[in-house]
Amino acid sequence: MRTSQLFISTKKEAPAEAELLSHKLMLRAGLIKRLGSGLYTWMPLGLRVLRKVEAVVRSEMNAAGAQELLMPAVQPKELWEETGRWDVFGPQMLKITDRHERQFCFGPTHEEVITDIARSELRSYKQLPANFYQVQTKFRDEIRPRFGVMRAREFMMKDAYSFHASFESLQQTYDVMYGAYSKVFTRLGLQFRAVAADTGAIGGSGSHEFHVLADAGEDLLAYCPTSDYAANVELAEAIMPDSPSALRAAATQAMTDVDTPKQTACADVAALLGVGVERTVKAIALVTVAGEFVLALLRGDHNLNEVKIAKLEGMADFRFASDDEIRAALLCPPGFIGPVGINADIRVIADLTVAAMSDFICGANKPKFHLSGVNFGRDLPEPHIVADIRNVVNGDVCPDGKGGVLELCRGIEVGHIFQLRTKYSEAMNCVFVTEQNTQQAMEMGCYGIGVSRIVAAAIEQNHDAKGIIWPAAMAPFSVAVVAVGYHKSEAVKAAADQLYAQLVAAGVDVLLDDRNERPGSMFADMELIGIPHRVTIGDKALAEGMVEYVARREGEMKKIALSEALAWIQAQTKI
RNA sequence: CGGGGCGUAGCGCAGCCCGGUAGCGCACCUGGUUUGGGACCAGGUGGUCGUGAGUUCGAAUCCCACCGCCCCGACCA
Repeated sequence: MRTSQLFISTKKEAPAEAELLSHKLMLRAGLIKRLGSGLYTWMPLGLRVLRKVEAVVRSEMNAAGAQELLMPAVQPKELWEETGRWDVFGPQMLKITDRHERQFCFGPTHEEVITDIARSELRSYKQLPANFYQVQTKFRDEIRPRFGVMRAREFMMKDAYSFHASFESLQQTYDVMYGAYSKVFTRLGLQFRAVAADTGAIGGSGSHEFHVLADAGEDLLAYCPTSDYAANVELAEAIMPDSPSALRAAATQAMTDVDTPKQTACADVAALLGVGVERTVKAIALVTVAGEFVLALLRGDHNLNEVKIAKLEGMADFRFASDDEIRAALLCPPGFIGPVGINADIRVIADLTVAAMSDFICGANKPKFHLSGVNFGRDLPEPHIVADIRNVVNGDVCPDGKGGVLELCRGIEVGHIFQLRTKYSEAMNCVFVTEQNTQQAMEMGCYGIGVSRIVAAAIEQNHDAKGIIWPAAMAPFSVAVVAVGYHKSEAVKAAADQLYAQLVAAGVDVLLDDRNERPGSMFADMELIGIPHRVTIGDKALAEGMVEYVARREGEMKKIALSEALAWIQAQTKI
């Protein structure tokens, strides 16, 4: 394509709406345009990138034996009532009413629709396993859309669903899809990591997330550099070498009041006393769905893992207590609360680490006071529940027992695969006839890829001060031919047109910059847009039969003979 | 939904405190000079100042309400 034919809308300044680097660059390069909160138009140049990502995804899905179909974006309420998710999904689902007052949603996902298809089309074990996928627009009414297409409300997703006669078959396909996902992200040229994950609201058993590694990522990942262990911190287990009580040292100090007039945070109290923050214990006040007030105890430098604690008895859908609730239950304002001397019917949940501590420091349940030298069994009862309720931190022992130590990094979730088992098939009576002529619910798997999010994630990982640096597989164009003086020099025009024609004929995705612009503008545009390879044709070099080549990522200029330019570029762009 | 900030030309902003009929840079149009790293000169187009209702002789500016957007916390590809 020629730039004179391509709609290009590059900007020197990014709109004030953008915060994240990838978002700014996408706007500046004119890839996307915002219509409303979480709603983006893919402009021609951006759409080319999106299509490239889709192409890689489709090719690997097809290779993995999945078949493409396309389901409606709008889905009837009745289907969602069968699984009970019409209500469970809640406000995140965009609900629509038609002229007959019938209710629909704009699909946030398609388990219900595909299961409806499977139960009517797949009758016999002979038809299983089957794996269907689509690439489609989804809508989720996010609480807070942000970062452009990274967390948009309307977004492009590839979702696949597999159906099986047995769990073994599901596991086989799950492994195949795991491999296919790895190939997708490898082909896209992204640094990524697959991690064990929580199954969340979708339900089921096994699950892995695929993350593009980036500092701007919203997820924290724990991995072991010396083994293959990797998990989302939501899931990563904090283990101890022995039971907490066996590790606990004997008390050596008497419990004493400490005057802490302004110190409410553990780190401040520790600093005041001149001890490490790991000597302190913080109490977090929670309220269960049943209205029960609960105290969770964590070491001062640790953080509560909300996913882990929600899995404990009665703790599902807990919330943080309000200041008033804290005052009512403990007769003390937040900042000085602790587990000592509290009403005996307040349930105390201690993290494993806390249960192993002795002579610790905690809030005194008196304004402006903390306690030091506190010990379980002596100064307060043993906690009602001892469990792993914290996020792992750098340096924690790796839970796979191979002796490694965990490290943390950030990632952007771009893929998620689940073993759904029979949650949906049972709810929707999606059964098949077995070899023994019995009826059985199908085992199911589901596999998502955030196609539009990948574009933003790729930019987070591949950019510099000048703009985007596309990985080869998703670049809107592989090569930019910049003709300096196209409208002035017959020689330049002839050489540029010829090389362009040769590249097009050779099947190379080439963009000829034939605008009557100053070279600086053309270079800056091609760099901002992130085209991986650039050939510059200008009078000076051309007089010697040469053209100039620059790789976007390296930035070093090489002179090559015009006659060899085609072969040179073909060699560079071979994927 | 709670907390913070912002809505003035396509984009980035000033003007607002102290009311007097809207300005700068980029972009865009015309002419000319330029042409290897976002050119220069001259002229020009484009704004119901988010919306509505008030106060006032007069409102971008003051008051009230609403709407939208962004950032920080609870959702997920």
